[in-house]
Amino acid sequence: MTEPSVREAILTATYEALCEHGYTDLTAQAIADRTDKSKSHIFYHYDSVEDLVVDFIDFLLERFDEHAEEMRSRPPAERLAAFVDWFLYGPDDEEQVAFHTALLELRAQAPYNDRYREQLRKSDDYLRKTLEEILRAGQESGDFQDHDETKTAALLIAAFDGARVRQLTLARDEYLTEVRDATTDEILDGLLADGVAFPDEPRSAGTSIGTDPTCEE
Amino acid sequence: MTEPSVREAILTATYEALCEHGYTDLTAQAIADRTDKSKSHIFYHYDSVEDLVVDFIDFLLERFDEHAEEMRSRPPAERLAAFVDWFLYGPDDEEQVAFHTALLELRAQAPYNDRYREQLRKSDDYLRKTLEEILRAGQESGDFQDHDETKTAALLIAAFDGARVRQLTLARDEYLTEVRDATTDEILDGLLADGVAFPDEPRSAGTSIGTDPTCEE
Amino acid sequence: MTEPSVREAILTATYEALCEHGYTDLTAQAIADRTDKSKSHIFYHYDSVEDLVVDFIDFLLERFDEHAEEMRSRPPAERLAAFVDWFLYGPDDEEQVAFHTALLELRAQAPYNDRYREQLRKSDDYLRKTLEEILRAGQESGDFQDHDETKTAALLIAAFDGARVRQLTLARDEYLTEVRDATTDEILDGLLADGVAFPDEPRSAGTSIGTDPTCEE
Amino acid sequence: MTEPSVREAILTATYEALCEHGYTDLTAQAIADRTDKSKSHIFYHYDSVEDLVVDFIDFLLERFDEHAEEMRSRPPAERLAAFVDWFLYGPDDEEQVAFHTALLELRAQAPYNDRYREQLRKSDDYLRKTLEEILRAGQESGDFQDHDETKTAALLIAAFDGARVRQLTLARDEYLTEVRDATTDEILDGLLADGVAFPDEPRSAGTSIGTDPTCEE
DNA sequence: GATGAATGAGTTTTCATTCAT
DNA sequence: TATGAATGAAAACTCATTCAT
Repeated sequence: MTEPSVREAILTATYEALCEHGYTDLTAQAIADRTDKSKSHIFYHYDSVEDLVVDFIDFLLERFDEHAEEMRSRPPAERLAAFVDWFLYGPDDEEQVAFHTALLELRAQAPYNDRYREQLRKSDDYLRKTLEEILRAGQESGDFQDHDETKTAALLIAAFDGARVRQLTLARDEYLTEVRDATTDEILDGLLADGVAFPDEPRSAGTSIGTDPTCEE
Repeated sequence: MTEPSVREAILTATYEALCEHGYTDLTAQAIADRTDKSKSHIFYHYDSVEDLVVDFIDFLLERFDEHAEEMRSRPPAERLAAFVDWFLYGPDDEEQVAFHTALLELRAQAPYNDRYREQLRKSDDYLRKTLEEILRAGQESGDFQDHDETKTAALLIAAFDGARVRQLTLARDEYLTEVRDATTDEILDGLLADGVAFPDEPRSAGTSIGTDPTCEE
Repeated sequence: MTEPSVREAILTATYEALCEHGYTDLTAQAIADRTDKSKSHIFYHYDSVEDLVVDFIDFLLERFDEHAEEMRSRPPAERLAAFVDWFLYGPDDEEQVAFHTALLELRAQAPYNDRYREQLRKSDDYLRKTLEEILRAGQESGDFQDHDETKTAALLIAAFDGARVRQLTLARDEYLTEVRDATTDEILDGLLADGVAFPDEPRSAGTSIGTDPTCEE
Repeated sequence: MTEPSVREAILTATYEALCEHGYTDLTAQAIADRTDKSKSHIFYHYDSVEDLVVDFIDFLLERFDEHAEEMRSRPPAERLAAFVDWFLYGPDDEEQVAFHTALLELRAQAPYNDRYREQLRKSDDYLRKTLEEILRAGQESGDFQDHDETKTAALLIAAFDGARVRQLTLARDEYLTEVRDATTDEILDGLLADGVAFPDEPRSAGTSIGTDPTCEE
């Protein structure tokens, strides 16, 4: 895998194939078809489709990382709001939905696949670390009440992920808004220090895990 | 599908095959192998594997229904505690884990499969209805504070489901306990009227969606 | 096969199944479905589907026989005209077309199946005998010119059959009219004695091989 | 399908499989068995067996075309005689018989299969065009009497095809000779201008539709 | 580097036929 | 007589992977 551009071409094609076919119907051919190279080309660069998928998750993480970095300088309340927005993305973004749908299939394979699981754990580590850091920063700055940021992070992530999973699998978009509202009322509002408020406007999420790595097209 | 015993034999074998192979590797052969009948037998009773899986979800719902019925007479706080226990079952029950793992794969197919989605929606309807009814009963009896039970139900279910999904896909059992604890602190405790408490001992879950339908074996 | 009514029910269902599915997709189930009995019922009365088909051809011959008998008393020119009409039936009769299409498939199996071939030969014997008899009767009555009726019969039957086969397989109805016209000009007109003419109006064909045995419905 | 030699190998194997098994029992396996390649190889080059058969008919047409081209320079009477000989080939050529038997099964599927029908129509167009051209050439050269060549062509083709169909399906070779004789007496002789005669010796047919494309073996 | 060709191991599904009741 | 249940044998097609060039 000398050329990064080759890797990117394959992984971008993988992203597209995942969006269009889902993980279950992800085939080497489907990936190659979204490339100007042949199917063999894929096996020249990766020993197996599994290898490719493992690398694909890394690719996703790199993207997420870049995005998270950009947010670091913002005030905690804004970062938290952005985090929520990003996770409970609007269900109108078809590509986003298609991709997360495929990603859910992939995640559902992790229990059977050590390497996928390992990758997803890296992603989980990163996600929790990011959220915990936001919560900690807010406590330190006095914007947030004191609390156990580990537990709060776990709860928020679980609730958001559960909402997304149910939205996707049941085609029930209401889970997203209900959980966002309930979370705000029951958790987030209680988290803010007196006199602090969330920014009004939800920002669009930007690049991240599950955001189209080809969004510049 | 005249004989219920035949249906049960096939669906029980389906359950076992799901636990052992997962949904992705669920084949007519794998099901038949867990039966004393041939693969053709499956197709004699079901037009396709998909049909069988759809019926399997119904089978699960019937089981869950029976279980929920039994709980109805208990006091709301106990029912709520049982609901939480059931959802955040101990990660030690290997079969339970294996089954929910397979179920997650199946759920991950629902976005591509109308019939699966429809079945899962029935399940979601039932789950939410059950939880909302518990919350409403508690408000009526004065055991719970007044609140919007629809939103609370959505939040709890999302959080629990998210915790389970992450436990399974990341092999991180801590999600279960963290979310249970955080939920208790941030949501459930605030729900109880003054002087009411949850029962101390977590009860074991009993038969339900995702509980081994063959638990008598 | 004691009851003739049982036989008739099965063979009528066979006819219908042939019209709807064709011979290649003729299954025991498809026949049973057009019956108020089960698939097993068919195997109770026939040892195999092949046996059934063999009997079905007999059934057809019986029908044809009845029809031919009725014509016997008419004048030769009229009988000949009726024969032509019957063979080159209008392509508008959908059922007729569907049935002959299936029959062609069945005939195409005869080279591989001695029993089918034997049955079809009986049919050919009967057809030729019938036509030759018409031609002989016309010669005897002076309505037709003298000629070799065996050869003429062979030519007419071949031409008519070829026209039908091509109409069916190519969906080219023109073969029917072209061959009818050409046959009339080149063969039939030359066959008539001076002063004899064919009846103007083509008669409808009536029951025969390839005519719906259920036409009374 | 880059390599013509690969295509030829597969289609030649198809021809052999058709001769040995017939169309109904033509399977991808049977074709592969007559190849030094695997069954998968077939599906690598053709998306389906149907696709392969469609291409096979094209292959036949190409062969027929080559043959017809060679005859073009001969005198009309000779070409007509060759056409008759070719169509009413001797029933002794076992392979020829086997192949036409299979071809008849395939033709019998055309009413159900648009693509087969389309291919067979191309074949019919070609056949009629060829015969009409012979008849027209004869009229122009004065070898043949004036006549409606469209109708005559339709009649001859129908009669020859009918004779062949009946020969094959009834195992009655006499249809071939009877129809040849009757055709000669009733149609062809009347077609010749005074003083013109058919060549004495029937030539063997050469390559054509229905002639063994592997005749060099 | 890149690829076209080739394949083995599966998977679903179909269906005539058998058989116990 | 009649039938529901059951099955073995086959067939089309898919796909990751290998390999010679």
